[in-house]
Amino acid sequence: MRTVDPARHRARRRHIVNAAAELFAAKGFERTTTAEICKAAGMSAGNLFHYFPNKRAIFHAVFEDDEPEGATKAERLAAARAAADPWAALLDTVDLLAAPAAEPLVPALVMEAMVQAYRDPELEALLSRDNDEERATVTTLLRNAAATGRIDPGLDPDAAAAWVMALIAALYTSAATDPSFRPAEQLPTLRLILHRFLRPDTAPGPAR
Amino acid sequence: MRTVDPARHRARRRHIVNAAAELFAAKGFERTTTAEICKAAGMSAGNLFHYFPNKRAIFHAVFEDDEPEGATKAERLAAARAAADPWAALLDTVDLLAAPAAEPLVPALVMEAMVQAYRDPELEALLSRDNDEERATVTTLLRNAAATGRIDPGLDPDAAAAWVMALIAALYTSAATDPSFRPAEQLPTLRLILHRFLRPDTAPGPAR
DNA sequence: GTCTATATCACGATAGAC
DNA sequence: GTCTATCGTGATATAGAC
Repeated sequence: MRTVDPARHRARRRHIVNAAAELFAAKGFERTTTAEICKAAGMSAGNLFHYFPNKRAIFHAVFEDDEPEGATKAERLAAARAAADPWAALLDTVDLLAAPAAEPLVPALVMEAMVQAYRDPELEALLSRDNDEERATVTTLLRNAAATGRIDPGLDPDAAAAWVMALIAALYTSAATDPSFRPAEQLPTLRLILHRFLRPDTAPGPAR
Repeated sequence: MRTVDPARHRARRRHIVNAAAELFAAKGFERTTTAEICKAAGMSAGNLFHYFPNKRAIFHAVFEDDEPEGATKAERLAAARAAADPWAALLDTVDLLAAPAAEPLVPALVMEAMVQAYRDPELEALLSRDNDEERATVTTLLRNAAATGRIDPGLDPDAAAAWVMALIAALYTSAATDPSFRPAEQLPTLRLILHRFLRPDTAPGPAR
């Protein structure tokens, strides 16, 4: 009896997911039809549904299948949490989290995922898992940096971390809604905002 | 012959729009059916389509019908542009643009509008019209404030305005995606970030 | 093939205009 | 008081997705 080749199976799934991701980014989840995905992936509906039970599962896979090889994001976050210089690690982490915003399809897909997560608890859990780890890492780094006097000790680490995450998210939403907004070019400004927001006043100036 | 009562017609449209807005916020545009809107508005399909040609027109109306009476947003923006103190006017404008984020349905509706605008040029034009005026106002205020030395002259007004708008937008996206995020409570932090980002260094501190 | 959603249609009731 | 456009209903043709 013929057995399934796991590697081939995974490659086939990725092929479908890549084709679908382009459509989801351009047209959104609901307006993308399974027929279009089949056509883009070059296969029949019967074959497509052999790899995924339904359309939603394909959409979920867009956000889970990423980066299985090489240094995973989770590992890099863990390394950042253990870094000797928390401020430098924070900047590295921001770069890490901001980098995908420069990829062509990602901002639109992220926007679509955010609205879909609203009514899809399974997707919500999937995204929260990632997001919670990211925010926890930022919170840890802020707390460590505050302990060494590298950021404003008056800031609440949890609240500040939420805003750091919001600023990174703004990179994605701006890229998705404003065609003239180039995330890669805006990264220095993002760093400047974070720097001025988080760093303690080095010398209090005159009033006003 | 019987004539149409414009006031009654407008009130009826608003009734439909209010019922539909709740559904659009909770379920999104595509997953909200016209039958549900009919039920929520307490009328038949035939009647509903007397007031709107199609479902999309109802969605558009959610974002145009607002605030016909009283001091309109456009007037308040124009007043801000002409204000004597551009920095104070900027803070007022930020409050004005951020305020709706505290209303229960608005963040979800804004998110939905952003993704729909992607493939609906008419909605895109509608939202851009508002957004362009807002950003232009912020740009003007930044330029005026820079001329009077109230903000960092090293910042490009256009780029800085884009980030001010992005920070305000972050209030909406955070509220929509994170249930623990309360826009009203986060407004002081938003002001703090803007303050530190935009204000000129009053006294350069030691390196590092 | 089955199912679901949109939008239309035919028709009834009503409320001014004259 | 009659007439006619408006307001409103419910059933269904039509299209399209899974």
